[in-house]
Amino acid sequence: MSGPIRRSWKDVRDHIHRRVLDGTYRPGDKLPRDEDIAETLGCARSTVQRAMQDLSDAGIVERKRKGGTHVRVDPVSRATLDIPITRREVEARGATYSYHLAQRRLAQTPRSIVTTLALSAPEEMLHVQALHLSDRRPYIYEDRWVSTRTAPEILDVDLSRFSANEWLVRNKPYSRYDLRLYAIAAEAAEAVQLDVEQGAALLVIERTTWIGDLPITTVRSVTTPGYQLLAQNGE
Amino acid sequence: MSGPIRRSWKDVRDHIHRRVLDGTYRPGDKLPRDEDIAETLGCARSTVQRAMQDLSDAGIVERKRKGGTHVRVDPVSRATLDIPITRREVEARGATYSYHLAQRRLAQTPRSIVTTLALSAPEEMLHVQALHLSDRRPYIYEDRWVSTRTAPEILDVDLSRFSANEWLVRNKPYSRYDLRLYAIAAEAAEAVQLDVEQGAALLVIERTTWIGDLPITTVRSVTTPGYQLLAQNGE
DNA sequence: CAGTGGTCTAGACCACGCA
DNA sequence: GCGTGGTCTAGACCACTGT
Repeated sequence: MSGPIRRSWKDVRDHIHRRVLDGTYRPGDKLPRDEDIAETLGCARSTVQRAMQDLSDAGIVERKRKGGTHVRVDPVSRATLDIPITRREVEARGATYSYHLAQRRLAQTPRSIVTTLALSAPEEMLHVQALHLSDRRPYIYEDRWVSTRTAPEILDVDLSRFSANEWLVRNKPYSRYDLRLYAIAAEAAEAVQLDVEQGAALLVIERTTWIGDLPITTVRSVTTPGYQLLAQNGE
Repeated sequence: MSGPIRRSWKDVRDHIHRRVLDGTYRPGDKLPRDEDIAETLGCARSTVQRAMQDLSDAGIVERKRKGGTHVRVDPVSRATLDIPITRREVEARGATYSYHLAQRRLAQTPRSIVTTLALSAPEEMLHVQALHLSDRRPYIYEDRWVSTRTAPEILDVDLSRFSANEWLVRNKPYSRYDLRLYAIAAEAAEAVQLDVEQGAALLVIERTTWIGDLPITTVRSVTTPGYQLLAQNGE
C-alpha cells in the first residue's frame, strides 16, 4: 500500500518537505505535533525532532513551544557564505599574499561607527587601515576600528606584520555578528589605494562583531573589481 | 575546584569552543573521542554529539568517522544570508510592490548560460527579463533563464502578473544551488531599465538552482544603488 | 578489520508561551 | 495551567574510512 516506512531523519525531513512543496501543507498551516508524525511514520519522536530541526534551519518551517510547527509564510532562500581569512583565500589560489599597514592610530570613533557598534557615545578605539595584496597587486582594502576596551591586547600586536583580522579571528571569540554587502563607486582615496579608476564598481563587505553586548570590531573591506563572493549548497 | 558540571549541549559546545580559542586545542589538533569528552564532562555521548554538530556547522571543527574530530586549520567566518522573495521584501518595508515583465520568449541559451548551468550543449529555454519596483521606482532588474525541460509548467504561468521567482520558489524544489555576489558598473541597458546613471555601482546577485543534475533556473538580479544584503547571527 | 562518528529508540523531564 | 517543542540519557546498531 504505502511506500516504504520512513526511517532515517533525512527521509522524514524529505517526506515533510515534499508535503510542503506539493501543497499538502500550505504556507501558514500548522503541522501535526512531532509525536503524531512520529507515530504516523513509525519512528521515534527524536527522529522527527532531528528532521524538524533541519527544516527549521533551512527556513522551511517555524517552530514554537506550545505554538507548534507552522510552514513559514515567507519562503526564503537561505545561503551559507564562508568568508575566509584573506591570506588563506589568496594562498589557496596559489597566489602570493602580502600585506601593507597604511595606518594605525588611536582615535575617537566618528558618528557612523558609533551607530554601527551601537555605542552610547563616541569613545577612543584603534583605527587601522590596511591593504591586502595578491601577487603584489591590491586585492582588498580594509578600514577597521577595534575596541581597546574589549580587546586591549590588540595594542601589543605588531599590525605591520599580521593583519588585525587574523589576530582577532584566532584570539577574540564573538557571540554575535552582523554582515552587510553592497556596491560602491570607488572614491578618490579608495581608487588610489586599490589602484583602480575613480568610480569603478566595487563590492564592499562590512562586518561587525560583538561578545555579549561589548563591541569587538567593525571592518569595511573594499574589494577590487571582479571580486566575487560564492556560496554553494546542497547534494 | 572545577566549575559547575557542564550539562546542556550549548555548555559543552562553549566549553570546547573556548578550549579551541584559548589554544588548548590548536588548528589541526585532534580532539578526544566523543565518548571520552562525555565521560570527562559527565554527560551522555549524544550531548557531546549535538555540541559537535553545532561546532562542525559553524566551521570550527571537522569530523570524520574513524578519523576523529579535528580543529579546522582554516578558521572561516560563516554567515547565513536570507534572500527573500522580492515582493515580500518590499512589502515588509511598508512600500508598494509592483512588477513589470519586459520580455518573455523561448530562445537558445548563450554560451555563458550553458557554462553556468553546466549543460553539455545549448538548448532552448524560457528567457525572462523583468523589473521589480518599490513605490513605483525601479528596485531590482532580473534576467532569468528557466529550463522548459525541468519545469515545463512555467510556460502556462502568467508571468505578466507574477514573477517567475515566486512561482518557482513555491513550486519547484531544488536540491542544490549556487550563489554569486559581485559589483558591476551599470551598462547602458541596465541604466535605462533601473533609471540610474550609466556606470553607477550596482550589486548583482546571481543564483542558479538544480534538482539532482537537472538545471531549473539561473537568474542575474541587478539591484539599484544603495541596496544591501544583510546577515545577522548569534545570541 | 577495527575505531570513530552518525543515527535510532524509548522514556523522562524541562521550559517556554499561549490561554 | 498545560500543551508543545527542546533536551538529556543509556544503550544499541550502522556506516564510513584509515590502517
